Amino acid sequence: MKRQITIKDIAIKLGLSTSTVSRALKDHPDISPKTRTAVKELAGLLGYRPNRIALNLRNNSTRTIGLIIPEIEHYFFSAIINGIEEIAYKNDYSVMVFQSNESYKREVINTQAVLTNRVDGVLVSFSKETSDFSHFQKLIDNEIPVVFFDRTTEELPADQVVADDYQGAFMAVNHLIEKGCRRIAHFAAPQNLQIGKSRLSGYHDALLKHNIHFRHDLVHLADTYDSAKKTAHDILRRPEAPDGFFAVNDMSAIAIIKAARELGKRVPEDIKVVGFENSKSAAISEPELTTVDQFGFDLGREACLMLLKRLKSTDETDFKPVKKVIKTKLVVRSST
Amino acid sequence: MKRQITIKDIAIKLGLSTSTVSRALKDHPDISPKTRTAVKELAGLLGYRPNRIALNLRNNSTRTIGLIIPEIEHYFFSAIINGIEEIAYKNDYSVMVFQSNESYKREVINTQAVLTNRVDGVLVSFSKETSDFSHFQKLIDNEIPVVFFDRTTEELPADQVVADDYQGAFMAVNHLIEKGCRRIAHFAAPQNLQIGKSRLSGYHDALLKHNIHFRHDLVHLADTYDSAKKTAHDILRRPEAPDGFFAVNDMSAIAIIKAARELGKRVPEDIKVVGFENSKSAAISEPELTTVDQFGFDLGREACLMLLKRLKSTDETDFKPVKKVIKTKLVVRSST
DNA sequence: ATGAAAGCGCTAACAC
DNA sequence: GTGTTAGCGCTTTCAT
Repeated sequence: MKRQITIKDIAIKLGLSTSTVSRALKDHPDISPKTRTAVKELAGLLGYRPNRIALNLRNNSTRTIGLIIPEIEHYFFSAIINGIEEIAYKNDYSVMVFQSNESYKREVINTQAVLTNRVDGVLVSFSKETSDFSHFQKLIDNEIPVVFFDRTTEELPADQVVADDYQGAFMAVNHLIEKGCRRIAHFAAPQNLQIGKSRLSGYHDALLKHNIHFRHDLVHLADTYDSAKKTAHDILRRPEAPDGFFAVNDMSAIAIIKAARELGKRVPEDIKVVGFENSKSAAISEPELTTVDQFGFDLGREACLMLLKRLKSTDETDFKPVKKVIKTKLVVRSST
Repeated sequence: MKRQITIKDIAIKLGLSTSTVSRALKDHPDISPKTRTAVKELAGLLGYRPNRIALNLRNNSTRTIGLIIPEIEHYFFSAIINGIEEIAYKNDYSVMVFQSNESYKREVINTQAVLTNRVDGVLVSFSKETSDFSHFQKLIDNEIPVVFFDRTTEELPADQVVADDYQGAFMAVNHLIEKGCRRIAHFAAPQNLQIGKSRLSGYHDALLKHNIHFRHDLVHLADTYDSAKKTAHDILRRPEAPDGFFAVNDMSAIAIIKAARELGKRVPEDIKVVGFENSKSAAISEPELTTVDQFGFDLGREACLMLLKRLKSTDETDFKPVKKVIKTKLVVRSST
């Protein structure tokens, strides 16, 4: 990078001291209008831009947010990043992105990276592998505000923002039942994730409400396209195959539809399918997928807003973690 | 953030000077093994981590890459970010993400933001609106290495990495012709984008090769789902409707399939469709979409590698911009 | 083998 | 109204 114009350059050219220039630049009341305009004019002319790094060092703040996320390529997460970036942009913060790639080990390294980069705060959705949270505890120990989103834990004293997973799952399964399904399978996320538990629990309670017996053999761990496709193939061939499916995300749901089609079953006539996410793929699948909208963009916005709030409030006395729940919404399309 | 352990803390506790501690920490040969171990031990014990910000100021480098991108939510771009982050991670760089949201104005602000943040280099794919490049020229004037990817320009002296758009388009259209199509429509990207031009040109030349007359009325600007759906509806109702479509991206292609279905036309029997991107949606659409794989992940990797190369080479004398082309590949599925 | 001092760019308490 | 000075954390000449 080219040598940048500094406050000192301006000071010398104007025969002033650096402090005067500094003050003039930030409209300090003590400075005479004359010098102020002179300084600002020259600064503009020379294309002066304050050196953020120097400011960072001085203020011990970087106006940067660290984001640790499992996979950027997943639609839901990219929608969240979009929301985060939107809020950060409006508040003049920058966002540093770190992917864990669903690896616990890499996630630990990511937490070190955000520490090294001295970000002001961190937004986290942890990996599927993560069940030990000490690396995040270390961030908190360093008094770096952390906000968890989507994949969160109650084990740490940190803010969190989640979709209303339980309610979403309940609505989804309730909808299937009202559409006539009685043997409803659930393709679940790992149970170490709170979202996995909550959605299972919503599924369970919706069955209960309608006096449908909960059967363990109808619940399967299958939260990717490939695993869901395989599992769907297996259980759709059983004599008493399910007539309804509630999948933990859209890709799993679409995999079920694909499997059904390959086995000559019609959707929604023979089986009905509901997803969770409301991704772009849901809208273009055939038939179009009924799904629970998770409002990833809003979730990202909200998470970022909560973090910024923490960054503003300096009083770290009696910290009370806040949990924000984003309402979900059932989007009914033609797969049910 | 909590007060961090500094080199000074260690120095005081050990009765040494900061310079000695600094040297010990980086295995300077002058330092006696005794003090070296003592320093390192205490550093480990206290959880010392070098203050990157101080280093940044001193070295005038941040080990950070700025990324300016139209839309994170678009699958192709998220795949690219994935590739970029991968390479950055391996080389101990961090990535700051800025979205232009396809807005020229915001993109200009983004370039100011990367300047302010003193990133070491910048990766750019510019917005659809952008036709003036002076904001990027300003980066180059500041001797900040810039690598353009996907949406690039020849107007600036900068490296670029692009997919082989011409070849991909040519293959796609050639494939349609070999499958029997004769009236092939092209849903194009804006022509201020090089990719728009190249893909149109590949389309044109494939027709030429087979002695099919190029007709302007078969080329439409339609690079989003909604615009493509609308346009497809219009032209599929014409008396001499096209029998083949080459769309500039997958979402447009899928919109065409949807429109055809709504009009009672069968794909691929009545019309055939090829997209460009090979997104996840392409694999799950019905029928599954034939498309040109753009290898976004590799493109991102390559762009980042090129940038890192520039960051290493200090000799800025006789700078020769390099253009790297990523081969594309036709992925044949059931929409053709 | 170790220490003192300067400096990266900026700000703010303290002079005058 | 403006200048002097110290300091943010670190490295690196230059001494000793």
